Amino acid sequence: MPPESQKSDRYNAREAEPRWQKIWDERAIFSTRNDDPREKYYVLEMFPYPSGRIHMGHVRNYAMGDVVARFMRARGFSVLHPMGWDAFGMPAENAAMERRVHPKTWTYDNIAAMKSQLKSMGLSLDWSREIATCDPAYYRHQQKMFLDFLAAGLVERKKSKVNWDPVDQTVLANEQVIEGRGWRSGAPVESRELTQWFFKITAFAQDLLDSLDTLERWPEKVRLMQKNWIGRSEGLLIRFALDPASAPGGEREIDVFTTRHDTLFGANFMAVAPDHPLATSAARKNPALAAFIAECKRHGTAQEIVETAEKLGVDTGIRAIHPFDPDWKLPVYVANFILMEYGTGAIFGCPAHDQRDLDFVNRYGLGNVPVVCPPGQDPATFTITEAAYDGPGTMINSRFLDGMNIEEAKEEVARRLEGQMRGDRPLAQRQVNFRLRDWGISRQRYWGCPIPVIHCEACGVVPVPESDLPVELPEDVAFDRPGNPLDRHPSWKHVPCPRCRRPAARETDTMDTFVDSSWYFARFTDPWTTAPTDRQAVDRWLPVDQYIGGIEHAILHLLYSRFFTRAMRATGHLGIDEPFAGLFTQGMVVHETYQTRAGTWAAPAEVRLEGADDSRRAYLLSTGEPVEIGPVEKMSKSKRNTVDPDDIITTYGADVARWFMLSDSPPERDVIWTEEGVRGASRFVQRVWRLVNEAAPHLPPPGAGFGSAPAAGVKSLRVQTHQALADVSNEIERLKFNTAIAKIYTFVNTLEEVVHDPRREFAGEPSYGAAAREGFDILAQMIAPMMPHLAEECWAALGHDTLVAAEPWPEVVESLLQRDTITLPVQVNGKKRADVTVARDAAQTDIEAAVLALVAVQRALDGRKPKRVIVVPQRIVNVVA
RNA sequence: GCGGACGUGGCGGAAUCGGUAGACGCAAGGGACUUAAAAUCCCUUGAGGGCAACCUCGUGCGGGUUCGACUCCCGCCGUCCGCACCA
Repeated sequence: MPPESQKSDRYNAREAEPRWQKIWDERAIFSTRNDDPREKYYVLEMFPYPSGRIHMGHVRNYAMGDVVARFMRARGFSVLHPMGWDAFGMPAENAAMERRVHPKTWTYDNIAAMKSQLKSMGLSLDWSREIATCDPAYYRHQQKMFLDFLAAGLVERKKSKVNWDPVDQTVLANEQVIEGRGWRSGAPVESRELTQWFFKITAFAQDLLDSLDTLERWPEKVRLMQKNWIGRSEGLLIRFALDPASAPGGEREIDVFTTRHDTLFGANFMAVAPDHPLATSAARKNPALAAFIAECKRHGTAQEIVETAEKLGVDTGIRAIHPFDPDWKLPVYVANFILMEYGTGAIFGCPAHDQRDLDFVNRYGLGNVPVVCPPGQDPATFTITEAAYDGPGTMINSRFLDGMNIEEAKEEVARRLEGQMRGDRPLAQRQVNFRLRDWGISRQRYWGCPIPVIHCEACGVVPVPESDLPVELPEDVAFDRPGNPLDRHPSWKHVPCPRCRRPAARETDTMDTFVDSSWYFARFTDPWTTAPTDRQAVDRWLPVDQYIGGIEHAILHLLYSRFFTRAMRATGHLGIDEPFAGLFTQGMVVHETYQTRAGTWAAPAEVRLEGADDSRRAYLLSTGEPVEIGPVEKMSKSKRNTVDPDDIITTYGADVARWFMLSDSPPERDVIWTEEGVRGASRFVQRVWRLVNEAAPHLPPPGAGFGSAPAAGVKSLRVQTHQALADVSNEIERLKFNTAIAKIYTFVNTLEEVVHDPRREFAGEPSYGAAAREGFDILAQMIAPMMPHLAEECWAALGHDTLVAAEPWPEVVESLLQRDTITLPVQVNGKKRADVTVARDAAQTDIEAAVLALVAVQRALDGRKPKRVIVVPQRIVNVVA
């Protein structure tokens, strides 16, 4: 019977996918042993927050990770590919308040739902290592490490100005304030003075900065963002003496940090932050100043205010003395643009070379003196009015510095002041300042990891003894009022002091949830061990070889994890420097938006599309009302432009969803989810399935030889097969999934030509059949990382009784890729005019002769004599006339 | 304001090192099969010219380096992202 009439059924993903998932599960082929002697490879995707359902962003993230995991497993590595849940956090408490469901119940229900969704994706995960950060079996170890960090001096309790989120009723870290608003609530944050627990991330500021250079497999962008966030600046700490007659509280001096000590002779005022001790002191006898300070504090740090606020200040009456001239007095202001958090909270103002200072003096008429003259400017006439000059130049109006460049002047000022003592300290010392602040981790929330300390009136802060760990969250809590339920629980916090046994109180703050995610990658290496980590396991698996997640964690999570790794190393919990050797930040999943005339948003599933290109129109399915097709934006609940992964998997199958996600855009860029694209992926699945079924009955059994006298066309087919294999392997290795898929498409086109070849050589000629068999086997193996279910189905249809998921990656036969002849493009004056086919090792002179003999070349030369012939071996020939 | 990335057909994009621009897919148009539709298969598809062989132009804009530039350099324009009173 001719193959055409063998009507093969359509591939039924809904039936096939669960079947293969069950088989993988039963044979436990994705569970990883710590004592596997093979070389390790640890691939990790950022674990999800159990919000309720997975979204397309998850599908994209985990599809990419699974390609890497399956590929590396086939390449013979012992692959660790675990999954867990970032399970503490605010939404659970919000659900508790809104729906009267316990955060724990809500969280575990969500985990169950999302786990089943992830399972339907057919990911090659080792579920035996699953962890949830809200499980006491996890957070007890976090409490242990907190105590270890505390003992090592890496944790500190201090009173500090903090970011207070009035909606979430909790403190936020600097990293969690985006444009002056809380990262979750979006509410403008307020400034509050509170006693808080801090991780001393600044202790590692220099190392965190320096080590960025070692992270060669991180995106340059992320490294740069972290570098800017850490914000190292080198400068000078200068002690300005105060005029004793003017200082209200008997203060002697004021410390100033500057990076522009070269401009010291351009100074004409000093300024301190509103919350600087000198400001507080001066305000005691100065009601106007006190009022100004109160006004500054009321405004806080909200972004809009900062951007539009004028530079305001009030003279304290205090006078500072210039370090190089005892007769030079500088007025000291309290100014709203000085931050207590940076440097010493005090500056000397040099208006000519700092825009903020210039704005300030222009408002108060203090004038300015330029001290750096730009190249080519006449020092006698150079003046500053509206724009400060911060470029290079020559020192002027600066006594002994005149004529130097900026660097020389800085050095001279530093040298002179360092050498001069007042009391037992020099007048200045070189200093490095960081923008990075310590990480405040106290949260006034219930659903987080309890901070394991006890407050005793007599003994102070007492760590919970290790034998009492974990400090577990009480379950009988109520969410009927705002605030922290732990704080008002009738009994939980009342415990005896571990030291003196008198009544004491537990700390009721919990840890920032970013603490939970700062070490989960280490826990995965041995989630069963009774210590936070097992040293053999972390030594074996860490660092993570390939970490994949969203760019939104470029600073927060990725910086915290780097800190945690250092703190864990300092306390002996692991021995590595950096947690993630390779980082890949994937793009978002975006979709066009649909808006009704009434201004409400319509979901893609509610919309019918008509027409193409410019004439595309959209209508509501329910009423037929036209809706406007809006811009392509990140899938979000608010714009309702989301597509539910469950719907896609039910309609098309997990393989189609995975394939489309990987095929349509470079992985680091946003991918636009389109119905056409998904259908294209679906069409490809059916096409492969049809082709395999058409060919399979005519193929020799697996492992058939090519014989001693292969038929015509065998070599050509094998060359294409192995070229495709080499290309796809290379592209997957570089995480270029979209081009890997393009190469697979090309190869499927080749196989289709073979099967549809009217001469049917592959069916009648054993050696050609063997080449076709090789091609189809390799095709099934190449699609397996992206479409694992279809690959198994094809593998079985091709007569194999093994699992493709457990097969080694096929070897490229390099000798096939060595061509005897090569075809070179031929240019005349840089324009392509012809091709020339020559022996691979042809001599340069022979190539030149062959090229010049070409008709197309002769015509292009049009009688001119070639001046030069450039032959780039294996690449191109260019005739210059 | 500071820092960074990116601009290629109708669309997503390809082009490891400076060497054939537009791979592969989507969309569109034409055709075959069908009573019809779906599915499938074949052809066309950067722009312009030519019956054709072919020719000219073409990677945001303007210059430059080079035998040769999407790629490197200089100057613009545009889009996106990060940081932002950091002394």
